[in-house]
Amino acid sequence: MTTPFARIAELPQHVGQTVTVRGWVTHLRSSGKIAFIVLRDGTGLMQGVVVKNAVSPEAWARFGELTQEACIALTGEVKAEPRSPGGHELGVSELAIIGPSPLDYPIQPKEHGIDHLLDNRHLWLRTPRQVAIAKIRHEVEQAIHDFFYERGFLRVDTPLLTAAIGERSGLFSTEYFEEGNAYLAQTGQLYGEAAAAAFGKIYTFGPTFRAEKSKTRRHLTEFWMIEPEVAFNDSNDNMRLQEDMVSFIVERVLERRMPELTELERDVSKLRLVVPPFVRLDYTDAIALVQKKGSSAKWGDDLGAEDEALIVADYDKPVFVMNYPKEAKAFYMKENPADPRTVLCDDLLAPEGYGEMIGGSQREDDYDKLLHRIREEGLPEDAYGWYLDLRKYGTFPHAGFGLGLERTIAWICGTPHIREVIAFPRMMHRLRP
RNA sequence: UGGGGUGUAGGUCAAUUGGCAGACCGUCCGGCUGUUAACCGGAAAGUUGGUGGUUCGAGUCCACCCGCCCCAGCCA
Repeated sequence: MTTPFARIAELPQHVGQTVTVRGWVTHLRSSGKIAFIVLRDGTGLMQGVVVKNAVSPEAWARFGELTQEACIALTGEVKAEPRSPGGHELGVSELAIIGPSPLDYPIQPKEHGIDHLLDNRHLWLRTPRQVAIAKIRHEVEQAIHDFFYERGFLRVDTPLLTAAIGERSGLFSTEYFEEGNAYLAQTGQLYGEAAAAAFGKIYTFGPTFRAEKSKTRRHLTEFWMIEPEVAFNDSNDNMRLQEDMVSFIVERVLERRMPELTELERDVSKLRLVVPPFVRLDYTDAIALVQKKGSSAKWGDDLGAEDEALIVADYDKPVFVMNYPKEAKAFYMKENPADPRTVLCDDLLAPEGYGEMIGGSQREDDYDKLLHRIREEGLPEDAYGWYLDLRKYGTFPHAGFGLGLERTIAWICGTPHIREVIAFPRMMHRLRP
């Protein structure tokens, strides 16, 4: 006789029926002749109740062999039970061990140090908090795809192996046949610009790599970036797209992932405030603001983490800081006609100290000005031939931005460090598991 | 790469400031028919990150090395 299998999330539909549930033991309690097994199957938590007199001696003996994280199958009648985690429990009639687990499982339902947890990241992922974060990440990713799909954007996948182009900071290199070195992509933007001329509105969604020796709660060496690029958008349009997108993501998570936000004990009242429009601070005004608050930053400097915190403290939503000095920003940003010392760009600073969530700009579309900037930066001109071609053959105003996925998720989840919001974080001193 | 901190049982941390290395959780053994990070009784568990030094004596002080954490720079 076989019984149907059920996932824990489906148990409400099976009340009164006998089913088999498979999963991993998260907790065991025994009172001599009655025992409780908390089971996790990825869809939820459930309690199995084993009464000695109600099962075979063999099944009762198998209960004695159970350990945390053993993979088992429990068969029994489903009933609603408020005392059970998840709200439903199984009156166990049969218990089978699918995969035993030895006694040295390294993660307890207690506090652990971060080093121990990261060494055991492959097992840490099983805990409720990590599951909640993963579900919110999934929701954010899906929201981004939906946002762009609904607005007629084409998704373009750009190469991860590239010749040396992109940002100025550290590159990871690898041998590439007869071509010498290839580098892991730091951005898909330049390819995105090429695609924008072909398809109009595009976005990229993929991993990027930075060999920066950064050890802060906001940095990973491998992180995911979403980079829209839109033909005929100017810098203002660009910021409008950013605030619409960020608000869309937050709204979606609030709408569909409240249980997970609750698991994380996130104060959602702050997230509910995130609706367009966001404040737009001119860089010059931002400098004046932080100076008034005691910062030593002066015009021409990039804003430090401390300065960003001073700015964000005045607002309960993300804040744009726009039109930075040319020297502080990348070569491809368009000169600001109103003030040629600056470029048409923006950083979107997340609230609550999560730092720069987005960097965006209108791109330089003048062939000569772009070439001049490439030379000024001492960049290898021949490597940018194809990029210059975009200004040679039908140049067009366009703008885009890069959203750091992990920073966005860390902010929404309220996690102290972004290493928790990616399944297997890559950092300066962390390459495994 | 700088500045600060830290490293003791499987995990999280103590050790009266240089004088017998301990607690809780977990694990093991025993008890308990409604538990909720169960509870009660008992037990096992240590090259105190490494190397050298000072000392009658070092977890503790000194030097160097290693690992990790936090902050900064760089960026998303």
